[in-house]
Amino acid sequence: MAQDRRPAGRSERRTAGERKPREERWAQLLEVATQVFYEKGYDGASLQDIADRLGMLKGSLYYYIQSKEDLLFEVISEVHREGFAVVSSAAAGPGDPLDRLERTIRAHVEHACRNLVPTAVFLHELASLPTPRREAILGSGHAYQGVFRDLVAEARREGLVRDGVDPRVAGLSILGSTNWVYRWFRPDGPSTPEEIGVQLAAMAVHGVATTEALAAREAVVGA
Amino acid sequence: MAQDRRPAGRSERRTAGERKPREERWAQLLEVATQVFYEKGYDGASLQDIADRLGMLKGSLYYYIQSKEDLLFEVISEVHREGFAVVSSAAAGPGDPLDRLERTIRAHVEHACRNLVPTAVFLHELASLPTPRREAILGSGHAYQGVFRDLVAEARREGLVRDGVDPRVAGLSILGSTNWVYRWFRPDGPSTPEEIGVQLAAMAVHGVATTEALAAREAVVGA
DNA sequence: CGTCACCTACCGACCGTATGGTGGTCGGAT
DNA sequence: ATCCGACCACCATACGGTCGGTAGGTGACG
Repeated sequence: MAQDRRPAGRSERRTAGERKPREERWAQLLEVATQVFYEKGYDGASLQDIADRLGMLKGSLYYYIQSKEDLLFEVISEVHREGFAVVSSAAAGPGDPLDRLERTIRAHVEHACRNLVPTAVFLHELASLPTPRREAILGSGHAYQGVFRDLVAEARREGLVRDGVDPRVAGLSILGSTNWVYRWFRPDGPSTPEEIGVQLAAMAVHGVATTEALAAREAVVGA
Repeated sequence: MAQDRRPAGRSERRTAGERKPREERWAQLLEVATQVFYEKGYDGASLQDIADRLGMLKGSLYYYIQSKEDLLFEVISEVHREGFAVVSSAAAGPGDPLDRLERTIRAHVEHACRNLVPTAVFLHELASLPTPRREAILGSGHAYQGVFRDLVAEARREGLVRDGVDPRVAGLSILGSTNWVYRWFRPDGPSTPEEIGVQLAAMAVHGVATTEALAAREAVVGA
């Protein structure tokens, strides 16, 4: 478990062991855990890895947590809360449903790009949580995907969306194209988060809207 | 490792041990491994799990494989080969670029829905392979995403796609919305693979095409 | 002003278990 | 007589988790 097995020099402390106040360490722990889960996956990550990066011993982690799973829960919980807040506040703002959809997608994408690592952990390791805790985070109604579906449905009721577009499938399509960014976005890549947000939002809106609704939007922009 | 620790009754063989020809067992092994990787993830799955479902002992697996990682490689390799064949043959067919894009998306979605479990393993566990083997599968050009990007780019050159649409981002958007189905499609759900394919393809085409190109398509369908 | 109790943040040794992997063996079909 | 397909016993290692310490700080009390 430790390969440098010191011969128990009782009166010698670990050099790396900085003593920090609880709150600060807790934040650091969450950050490190997120990074390690990102790099190795939940099952592949060991508490040893995490402790090492904190300059701690594995056992000391249990001063802060009850179990490894708790740690994942905490990490994912935080990411989801934040992301959901961003999306649902964007969706709740002013404008017609298509405007709001466009703005929500942009907000979602930008947020995901700027929080790549936590987002990736959320999307990738959510399945590693046992069902009850997973649903405690998502809400049993899968609130996240509901936002997009509802926006499309509302737009459809106002005649802004083509017949034959199923709001549920459309919402999932949008969620797919936007969530996928965590797989390919690179901060040093050719596109900024804003550019990507604009592109994906435009494609989504064009994807569902009627020709008339699109023409009306053009007219407003042009004015 | 085994909780029913038989007291080493030397002359008693395991009853479950069906003896099967190599090829048949190998196929079975791939199938079972895929299923187990799907349920528990690569790191979470143990060779014990897999052996149990085959009615074998863990050690006996090594008659077929060299290592656990080999098994994942084999599984993922096969899925990718098949999926890529489907997609690239659909993309190569007749028609203008938008027709081909539409057909390719439908083919991709239908194939993913009908091969949910292998597809999920491919998308979820690809990252568990070490870089060289991963690239051996994808091809260093990420051929899969290239198909969609190239179709969009070709359509753009023919003026069928709106200005301002970046083929790269558009391709990734399409790949995202279509790959995402592995997360929500259920065979007993409200939509068939065909319906979903049609929907996603329609949204993608409308998402990138010019109004004129769309009108032209309508005219053809109406004729 | 000292000292004594008490808390915090962490150490370090250890446990039980499961894992990936090895190697020798052996019955049965060809 | 051979070889295939599988058994079985067995490593070494690494993991999540537990537990009894313990140095440094804080504050109350004499």
